[in-house]
Amino acid sequence: MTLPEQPARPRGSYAKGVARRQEILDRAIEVFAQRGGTRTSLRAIAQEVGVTHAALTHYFGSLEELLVAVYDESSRRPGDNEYTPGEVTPAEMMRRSAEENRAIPGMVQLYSTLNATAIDGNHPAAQAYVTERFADLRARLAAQVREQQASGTLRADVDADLAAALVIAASDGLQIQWLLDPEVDHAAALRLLDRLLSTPES
Amino acid sequence: MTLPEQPARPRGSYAKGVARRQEILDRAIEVFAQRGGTRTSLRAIAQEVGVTHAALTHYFGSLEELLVAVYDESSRRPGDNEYTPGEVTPAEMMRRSAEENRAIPGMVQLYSTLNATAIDGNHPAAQAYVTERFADLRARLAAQVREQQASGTLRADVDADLAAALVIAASDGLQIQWLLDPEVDHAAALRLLDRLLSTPES
DNA sequence: GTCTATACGTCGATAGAC
DNA sequence: GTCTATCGACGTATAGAC
Repeated sequence: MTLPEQPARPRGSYAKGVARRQEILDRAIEVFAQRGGTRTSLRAIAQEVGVTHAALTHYFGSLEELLVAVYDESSRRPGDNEYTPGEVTPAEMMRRSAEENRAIPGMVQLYSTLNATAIDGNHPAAQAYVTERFADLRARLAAQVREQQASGTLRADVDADLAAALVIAASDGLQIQWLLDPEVDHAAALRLLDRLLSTPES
Repeated sequence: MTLPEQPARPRGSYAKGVARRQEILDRAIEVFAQRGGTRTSLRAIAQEVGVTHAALTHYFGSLEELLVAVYDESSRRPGDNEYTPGEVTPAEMMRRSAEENRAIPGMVQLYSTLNATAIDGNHPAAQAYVTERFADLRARLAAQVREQQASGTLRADVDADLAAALVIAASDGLQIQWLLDPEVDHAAALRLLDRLLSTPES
């Protein structure tokens, strides 16, 4: 739900040009979706969006903030399946989310780029966003693990927080391997992890 | 082992300035180790190494190839524990390797940067290196999994190749989460995965 | 308030002098 | 074999047109 009061605010800004900003963001998302994460300079994006590169910095402040906005918006959009019902297993939830991202060509690259940007210091906005996203995701998955441990679906002898971090890490890492070598079966490996985490059929 | 005949060859080059190249590479490794992966422009590295940036491109061709050379050399160096004995479990092997990398400050960032570089297309040298490294690692781990399945240490009902990809992915993904939030326990999560993969104590 | 034009410093890469 | 000089492109910052 994330609070119903939230029309279309730019996140941190004091409402600059809300409508126009959204318009530009929509175009930028299309651009990122079509081309891969490759060749994404501020100027190239601006040209395809149809504005000057200075207009982008006007609305987004910097390239890293634009990347964050594009990823955030387009990851929030597709199925609105944040807060999925608790019946699916944790790895299955990551699998579905990753599958949606993989349907959009540039998305996985954008995600990896964003992670690398966040990692290397000197990019506080990206770092804050990615760090918070990981923390949220871990908390949500851990809660789900605890639920399903209580209902007997998942093994009770695993630490929920560790399992949450493990499932996220597995999904992210498998996506990278899959990008470099499509023979790596992201879905099958996550299904394996799910099976390892579930209670033995005894 | 990787063939004993290999004195110090630059990898793909036709022997430009072998000794001098190695000298520069050694210095570059120290530089990467000390500072984080941050602030690593070709010119900055050159300045600290004590040459001009043109000299670096002379020996390494491009920045991406320098990154590959630095990572390759310094990951091969520390414990020479490629091809570890088969007694340790797969996740334990990744855990040890990651621990060594984490002891060198800039190493984890360099690894992530390299992965991102390989992913985004337009960097064929990095892509080829990382792709091959993943394939090698998967093959080695999968063989190890099969061994330990035969000896009864690991569960026999998991696909060895999937398990190998899963363990590598988990280790890589956990390192990223750990970099952004040191509370994420890389070693503990890998130990959990190891336990999930091992045969039930029945 | 929106956006363009423009300039600044730095980047990776290359050509040619020495 | 290494450096100087130079290139086009990059992200960012600012001044001012509308």
